[in-house]
Amino acid sequence: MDNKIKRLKEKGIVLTIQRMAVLDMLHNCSNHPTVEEIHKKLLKKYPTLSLATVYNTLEMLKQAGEIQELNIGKEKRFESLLESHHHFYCLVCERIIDLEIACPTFKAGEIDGHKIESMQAIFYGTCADCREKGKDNA
Amino acid sequence: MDNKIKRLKEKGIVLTIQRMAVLDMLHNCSNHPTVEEIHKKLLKKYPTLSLATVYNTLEMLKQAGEIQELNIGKEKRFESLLESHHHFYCLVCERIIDLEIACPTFKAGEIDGHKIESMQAIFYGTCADCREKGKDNA
DNA sequence: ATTTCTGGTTATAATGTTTATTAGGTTAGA
DNA sequence: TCTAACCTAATAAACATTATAACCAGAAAT
Repeated sequence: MDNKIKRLKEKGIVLTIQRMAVLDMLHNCSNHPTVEEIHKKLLKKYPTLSLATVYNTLEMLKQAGEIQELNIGKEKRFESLLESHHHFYCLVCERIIDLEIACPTFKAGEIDGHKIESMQAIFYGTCADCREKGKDNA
Repeated sequence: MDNKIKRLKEKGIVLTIQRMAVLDMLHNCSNHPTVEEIHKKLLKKYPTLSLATVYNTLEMLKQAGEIQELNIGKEKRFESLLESHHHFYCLVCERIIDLEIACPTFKAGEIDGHKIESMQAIFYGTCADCREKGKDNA
């Protein structure tokens, strides 16, 4: 927890209350909230927090490598970056589920001469819960 | 080429000039154009083509499984669906490069009980050209 | 051939997300 | 304390996308 702060300070990033709030919220969050959801939730504790600040902070934390941005639906979603993992998007219930799988191409660090720095894989289909309930998409 | 038409007709989709134009354009297109780019290019040949029609047509073709939507930058991008492949996004020159790799998880068709219908993997990094030119992002 | 109906296209308005701007406030260092 | 740099808040603006309504074309039926 404090190594996050240390890392950011080393990058010359000023740690304001607003930034810490966003970072903490994402860290204690198991789902993948949109910007609007993050803002709405933090407003309860910090009623003056501006939406623009949330956007700025998320962009900065992303640049600093502390959080990850997901391009799944129309709205961008964010999550704290723990370790490399991927996502399953259920076409039925629209949930996003974390997947603990490894990609051999990513591990190689390179493909066709292109240097890989990060990757993001999204699987689409019907999640186990929806299959059980017979809501199969087929 | 005519099997595309046949497939769409079998799905009960009316093949208008506008829809054919979008489909043909994507088929003869090696890059991954945005909606705006598709519209602008087709306007040269069909000056009255509406942007809304392009949106509608792309959505329909996507539903019909004839084209694929990419969520890479801010704007959605589209490409004709040839075979399953993935993408490399160069953080330096912002190009999108097709990758001919296979994902073992996708091949399995299932992960953690979730049924996989499609997937999309995006690798981020520095492409071979930019590495050669010394524009490495590091 | 004319009418009617269905569905597509166009043009435009509306929505919603994201970015830019500006003014004011806060922090860190001299 | 003073200053400079930076952050925040509020608002406006830009941009992509969707919804709406009027118009039009082609097919089916009379």
